[in-house]
Amino acid sequence: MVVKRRLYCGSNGFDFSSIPRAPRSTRRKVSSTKNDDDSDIPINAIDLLASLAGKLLEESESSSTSTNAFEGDTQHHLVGNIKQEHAEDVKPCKSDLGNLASKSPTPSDVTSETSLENDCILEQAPVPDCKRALGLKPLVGCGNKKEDFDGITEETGGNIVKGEATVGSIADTFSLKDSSQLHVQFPESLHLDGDVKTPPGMIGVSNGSLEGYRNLSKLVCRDDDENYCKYYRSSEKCKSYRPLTRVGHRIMKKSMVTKYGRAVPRSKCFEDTRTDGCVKSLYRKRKLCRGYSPWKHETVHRKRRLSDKGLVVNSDGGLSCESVTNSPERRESENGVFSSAMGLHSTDSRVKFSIKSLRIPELFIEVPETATVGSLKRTVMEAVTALLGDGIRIGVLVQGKKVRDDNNTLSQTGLSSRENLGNLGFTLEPALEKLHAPLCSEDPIVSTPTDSTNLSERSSASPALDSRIPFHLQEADHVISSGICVENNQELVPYQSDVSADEQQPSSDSRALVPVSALEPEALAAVPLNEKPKRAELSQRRARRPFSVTEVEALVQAVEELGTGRWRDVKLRSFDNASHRTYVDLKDKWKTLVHTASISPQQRRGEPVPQELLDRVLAAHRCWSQHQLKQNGKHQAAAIMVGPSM
DNA sequence: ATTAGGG
DNA sequence: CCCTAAT
Repeated sequence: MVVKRRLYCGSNGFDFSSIPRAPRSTRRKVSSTKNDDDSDIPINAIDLLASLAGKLLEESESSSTSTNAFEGDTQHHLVGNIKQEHAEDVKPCKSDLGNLASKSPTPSDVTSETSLENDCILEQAPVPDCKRALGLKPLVGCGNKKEDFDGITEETGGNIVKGEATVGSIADTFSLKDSSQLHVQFPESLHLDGDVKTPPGMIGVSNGSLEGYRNLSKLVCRDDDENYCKYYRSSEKCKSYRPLTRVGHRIMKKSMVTKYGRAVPRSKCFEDTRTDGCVKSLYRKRKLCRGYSPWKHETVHRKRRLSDKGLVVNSDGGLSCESVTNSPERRESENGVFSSAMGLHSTDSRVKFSIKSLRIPELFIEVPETATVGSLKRTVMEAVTALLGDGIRIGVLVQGKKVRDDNNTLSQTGLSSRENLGNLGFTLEPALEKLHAPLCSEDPIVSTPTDSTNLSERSSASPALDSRIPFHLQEADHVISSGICVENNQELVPYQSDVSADEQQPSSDSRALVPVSALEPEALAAVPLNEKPKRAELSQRRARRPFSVTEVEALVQAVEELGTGRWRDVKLRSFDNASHRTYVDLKDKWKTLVHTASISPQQRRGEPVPQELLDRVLAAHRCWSQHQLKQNGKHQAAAIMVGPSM
């Protein structure tokens, strides 16, 4: 029997939902969907292998599963009694809460509950006064400052920069929303005389600017080709026992199932396999396109994907360092999926230049031959946006050399005179740096996954390693999964306009799908990162928006006061103005904060969170989980007492 | 719609 | 940040 909530507060309509419920840990957890997998019995040797591989993977992935002490017990009893308990839970703490309520009535508390009687207000507040226990000091000035929460980079409309410009500021200037039409202006540094000292090793190539640069490129590429060949050979080996098509699909399915240890609805996948070649479901789930997950350092484990029907397309990797030309008209066609060309000119006191396009770093795409051109487009789109969403940086190249010191002025970097402007280039790089050598050349490249041997086996064991692989799939067979791959790239006609047809022409010849050759700058510009219509179709992943320290502070404070089970309140209270932060985000952030706080500082990454905050996180976490524990005890006790009799 | 938890 | 189950 469920007691009506309202009974406890008379008829004033107080909502007890604001009181933390029994933690989920006491609720029975459904053991995922493993059964599905188990029922999947292999029917032949190949399948057996695939299945075995899948199993192994699953095991390795789920080996760390822990069991909650409270799991699987009295859920059913609780259902009927939890609510009844709220009244009791709360009362013992009234005295404490008196302090709390009077000390710092939260906005939400007050505004939403003002009309309530005192009792209700008190009961609505969190039970223990963790605030006091934590020695809280009210924070001034943190919280709902909208400026703090609005992503500056993303909101920046124009890309005009004025004032003192350093190399770093150039890079920061770019918003990738419209990367193809960036117009940047920089004041030319004062030292135009040329007596500016150039940091050693920073710029430096001879005057044959592009010459030196190209040589470098070729070198890199050659190296890359060699690597490639290695993989290619092994691909031949694979061919000998390459499974049949049907099996290929099966393997695909398997990989989907094991990615998160969660079963993708089989029927659905199968349907998609037959129609859209799994592309739809795969990319809807974003399983193939994502090489890693920045939140969990996940690595794509798909060792057994040997889909012979798959067409692998990848642009050359890494850094685009398109030669800069002074003629904006010159548009170079590239082998890569995206090309970059840049026009540049200088006038008066400023350095003005426009970037026609930027080449996007490594991109791995796989679609079956049966995929439509449309789906390929969508796939590429998905890949690109995922890449951008995962964070990308701008690199600055002068005479083909990367400028690392962000604090140098342009003139110090060698960009003070007109002649030198022609040597300026930009690159897009994965935010998490991985690629060491710039890969850029006029020649088609198939970039190889770096050291596929160390990767992907133990993603959790070596997160630092894995997470650095930004976007490519870290398997050799991703590269070689079709010898086609090479050929495609090699034969890439730079400018293949006939690919532009939107029609759904299932081409039997994979070469007809030749990797995009030229998504022209316009095409790239047309890629509507903000447009919803297409976005809905693609089920875009939200852009990653790291929490600022200010936000963290606000979050910490809110949790300290409200506890860890009231994310909606936390949101309302401290992030009401941050529309991009959902309560789930806050909860997730708290989760990571707790994790961050409990690991050594050396292992932390990203914007460092002040230790003081992390300490508070830990303290609050302890306090509230302890509180939760007590609650559990009560609930269980109550369940035992009331449950059997009912 | 919220919350909890796993990926 | 995503997804799902359970409320």
